[in-house]
Amino acid sequence: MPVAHVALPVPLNRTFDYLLPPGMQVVPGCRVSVPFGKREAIGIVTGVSDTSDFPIEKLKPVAAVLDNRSLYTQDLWRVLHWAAEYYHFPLGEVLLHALPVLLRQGKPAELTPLWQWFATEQGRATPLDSLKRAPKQQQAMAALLQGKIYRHQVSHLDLNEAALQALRAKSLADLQSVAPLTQDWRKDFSVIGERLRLNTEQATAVGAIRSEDQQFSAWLLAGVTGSGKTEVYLSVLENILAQGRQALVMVPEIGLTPQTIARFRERFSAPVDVLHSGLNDSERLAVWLRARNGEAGIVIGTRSSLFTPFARLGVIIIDEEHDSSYKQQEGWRYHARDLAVFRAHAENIPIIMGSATPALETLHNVQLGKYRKLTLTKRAGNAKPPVHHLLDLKGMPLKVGLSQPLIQRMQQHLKADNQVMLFLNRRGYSPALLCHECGWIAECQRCDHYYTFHQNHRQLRCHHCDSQRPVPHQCPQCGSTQLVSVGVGTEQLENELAPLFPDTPITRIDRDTTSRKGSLEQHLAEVHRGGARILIGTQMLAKGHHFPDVTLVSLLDVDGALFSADFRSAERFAQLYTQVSGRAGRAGKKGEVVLQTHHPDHPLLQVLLHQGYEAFSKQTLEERKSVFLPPFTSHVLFRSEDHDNRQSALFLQQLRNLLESSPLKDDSLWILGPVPALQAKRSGRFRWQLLLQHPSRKVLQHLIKSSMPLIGSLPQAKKVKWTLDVDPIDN
DNA sequence: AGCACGCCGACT
DNA sequence: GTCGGCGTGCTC
Repeated sequence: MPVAHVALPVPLNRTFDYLLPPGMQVVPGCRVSVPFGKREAIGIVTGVSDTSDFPIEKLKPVAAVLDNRSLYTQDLWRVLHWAAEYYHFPLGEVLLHALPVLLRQGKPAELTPLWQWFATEQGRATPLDSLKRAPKQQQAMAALLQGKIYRHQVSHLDLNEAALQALRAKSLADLQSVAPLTQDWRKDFSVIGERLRLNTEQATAVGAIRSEDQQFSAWLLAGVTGSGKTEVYLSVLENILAQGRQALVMVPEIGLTPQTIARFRERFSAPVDVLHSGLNDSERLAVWLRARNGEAGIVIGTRSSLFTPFARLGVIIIDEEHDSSYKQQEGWRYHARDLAVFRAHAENIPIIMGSATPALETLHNVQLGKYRKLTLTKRAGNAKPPVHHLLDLKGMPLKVGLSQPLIQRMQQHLKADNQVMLFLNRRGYSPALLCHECGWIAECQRCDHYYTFHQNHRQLRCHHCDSQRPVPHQCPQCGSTQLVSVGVGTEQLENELAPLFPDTPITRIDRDTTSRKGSLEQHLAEVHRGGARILIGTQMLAKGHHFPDVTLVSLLDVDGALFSADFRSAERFAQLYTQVSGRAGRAGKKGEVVLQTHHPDHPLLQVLLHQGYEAFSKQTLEERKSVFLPPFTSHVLFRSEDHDNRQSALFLQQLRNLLESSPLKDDSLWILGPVPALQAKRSGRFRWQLLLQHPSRKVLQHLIKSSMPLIGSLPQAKKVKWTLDVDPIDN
């Protein structure tokens, strides 16, 4: 009897074999329901053969076949198999993760019929007056006489189901199912909105991409804020849609605003489907099906929209490609941008990555010739560049991290009825230690790495070599006792700012205050209304929103970014600075950007301010190269956590020993740690990490792949919770 | 991951 | 005497 190999959503890196009873047909990529232990599970068939490595008499039969064809397009099938290997994540979990929730649960891969209410003939013949004594029913009946009503819209129309059911009981109304409207948008595709005139740079970019839109090509569209990247996207999309092909447009979590969506919808007659957080499971499935059937022209979505199947995908666009929300930060830690490039390659279509502040990884790929760069430098309109001031903090009295000159400037801007924005870009918990008099920074002599200040232990720790030393009382350079840890949290800032600015409404926008659905929108609306005068935020406040009344922007913790143990924080700071300066004081008002620092002459800061992001990124890339950091090396980060601190660290130590004795290990492999995680203790669990670094991605991948079974059988592996992060972005 | 089995503490 | 705590082991 034939044997089906089935990938199941369990953290086990293998497939399970099942007998295929006579008459049961499966193809790779279809779902099956199978007995698994004491339960039923939904799995994906990866192949069929006549043999099994498992004793054939012990095999159980497949319970049911749920699909008669693969749920994955060929390119997705390849992407997901590659990704399971690359991220060392079980294939079954990867394959099921890529499906809409309803399909994971075993629901059929077809549109759920829509139901609508309509007035029966009897209902039409009955005068409304006869329902006088049931106002709700009368109201519902009146609405039905105007036209049919979809069931899911009943509540939106201020009607209720009970009233309609009552009408049904009286045979005045009834329900009917309707087949969803499917028409081929390709037949009468047209541009309905107004095309903007492209400038020379835009036209060049569009021309370059169009000339190669029949094959794989990877483009970095590097355009300063306001240079019209979206218009380039739209021009390219027009061409693709006119060929009858579809498009995937990916945006950061925060970029999915009604304005963005409207811009795509208004331009083309082709349907634009949006995958946003407000959709329920059946709406998500509907978009998935529409894309697969070719009914959707454009699909816009965040990270996970990458897994949408398309009948005829013609281009992938990734807006704000540097944005960290493209990296999944739990479970399967994939990077949607990197997978998208792989997918475009597998589909043999172009991919466009747009950003005003490209990721260093992306710029490196341009240098390697893997991506080609198209640049937009011209700003539309008459936006004036803001003035920037470097405020030297050395020896200055500070209140909640704010210097007196800054506070004065804030008061001036507030008095002029403008808004003020304060940024704290680093959410790290353990900042560096710095001398407030001379700017000296505690540094580990052995590693040339900044010490991380651990408040709760009153200790300095090197996150490279885990050496520790007590906090000095005096600055070794100038003898001052004014040693301060750089960086305040946004929450603390908000609390302590209030008494300094009485009667000034303050709003804080960061992950903590906007985690609830729709609360970001609420906050932003309040800012636009002018309800808040001082805005405190992290990077997310800078993205894509412009507030015409914000005339003063200040980056409070420049030093925290320049001297962080996290080597990426300077890059993030530069991106933040570039974005906020692109937005401060539009709409004719002069903008000011104030940077507070103890190191106004820091070379990276000087390059960034005077030569811009591109020069900054070039220089930073050089530095990364000289100290063997990504993108010139590859990183894999192991994390462990446990209630028992010793167990947690012990596991990673065992892991380290194991890797060091591997025959695949070579001299280029660096193993750093185990060291305590940046947030060393979270909800009672002690967290440690172990970083692997190697110049060759391939070598590192093979080393880990060959070690995975051994890691699983380490004595501590079952005791502590551990995870693995390929290409981590927060180490 | 689930789910069961299994062996030790405080309760109707 | 049982209910249930979570350690350990298995899933074709």
